[in-house]
Amino acid sequence: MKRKIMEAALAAFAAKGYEGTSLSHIAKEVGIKKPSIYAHFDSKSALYISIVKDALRKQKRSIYNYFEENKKKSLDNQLQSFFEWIAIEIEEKPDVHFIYRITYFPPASLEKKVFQLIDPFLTDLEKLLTRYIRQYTARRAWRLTEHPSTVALAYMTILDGSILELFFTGKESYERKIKASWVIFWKGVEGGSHID
Amino acid sequence: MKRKIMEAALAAFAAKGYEGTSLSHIAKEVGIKKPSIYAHFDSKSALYISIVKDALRKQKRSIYNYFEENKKKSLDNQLQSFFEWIAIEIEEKPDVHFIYRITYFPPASLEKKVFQLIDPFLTDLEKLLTRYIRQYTARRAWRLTEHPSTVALAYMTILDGSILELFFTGKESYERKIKASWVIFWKGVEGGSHID
DNA sequence: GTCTATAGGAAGATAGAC
DNA sequence: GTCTATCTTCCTATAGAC
Repeated sequence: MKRKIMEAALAAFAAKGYEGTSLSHIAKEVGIKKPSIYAHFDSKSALYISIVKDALRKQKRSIYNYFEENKKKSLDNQLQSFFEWIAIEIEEKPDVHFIYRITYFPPASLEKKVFQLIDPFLTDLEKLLTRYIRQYTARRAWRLTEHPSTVALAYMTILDGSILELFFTGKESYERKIKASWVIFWKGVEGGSHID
Repeated sequence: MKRKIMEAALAAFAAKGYEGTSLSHIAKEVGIKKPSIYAHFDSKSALYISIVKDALRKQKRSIYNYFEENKKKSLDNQLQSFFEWIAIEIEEKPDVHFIYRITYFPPASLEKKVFQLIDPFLTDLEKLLTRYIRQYTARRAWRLTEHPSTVALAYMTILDGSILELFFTGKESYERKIKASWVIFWKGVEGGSHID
């Protein structure tokens, strides 16, 4: 039951935000009465925070797994298919939508707590990507035009600037942005000197 | 008075969202009582929508002016200083914060109306930027590696992926992303064949 | 752990005096 | 146009029976 409440709450929080979501809506979605929620969580904010923790933990694992499972792909292939993979993830689960919302527009009343949870998550992601790029290029004695950390950050910027389109504007818009950004990004990273 | 209400409301909506903002808070900020708002606006949603229209109109003008006033700069100079200009804009006025919030996380109850207002705004911005890049390169018989529309869209993606950091994570984070993205973006756009 | 009942407050909105 | 007073509805949260 606790899990069902958390799943319904996450979906609602992702779509309508913290203040836009009522406990009675969540209860109705799950098929229980509102006060029953208090048997599992002390308050609305406690429910929210525990969902934040859970979503970040799960998403971190999910991304780590993706990179592990696809590490035999070429770098450009890997980075490009990640764009597709994350789009499908978003279609299937509201988790990423939720994470982006709390990253940029967290509930004002819980801003600090949320930030303390997100900050290490984002740092870890950046490190993961940097490490991946560094190991990949080192293995092949391949020099990119910029340091792996710069490449990782630029890649994440494109991802952030595109993913957000998925939530409101739609998938066509996302793919247009990815396509335009990628071709320029990759030229800038390769610098016309690929020797693979 | 109407203007003062709209200004206070925009600041509150930008920081706390539609559902997170109450009319009594806005009234207190302005120094009037809650029912007085209804002498100027029919409802909370009507107030919100008129702010959306106003903010988009003003921001469009503001960006057009910026490009007009700086059109003598070189392309890379112009695009780079826009990053700085918009960061200062955001420090001084909540308008851009507000626009990004409604673009990606509009109030669920007003989603469609808001979309109808934002969509032409974003389309216009893209056209403005595309036109600017096309005219600039044509004047100097300079060929970029990609079409102006592709360059414009990739640039906007970097902007979107970075600006959002300003709201929650902070300015250092914004500048880090801009810096990493720009160096790769510009290499990808120039393709090492600048003849200016 | 789930329910009914209810407290206690704040929200959006209206009526009507000035 | 602004106010006080008030309506109605919804919210988070608690008490207490089963």
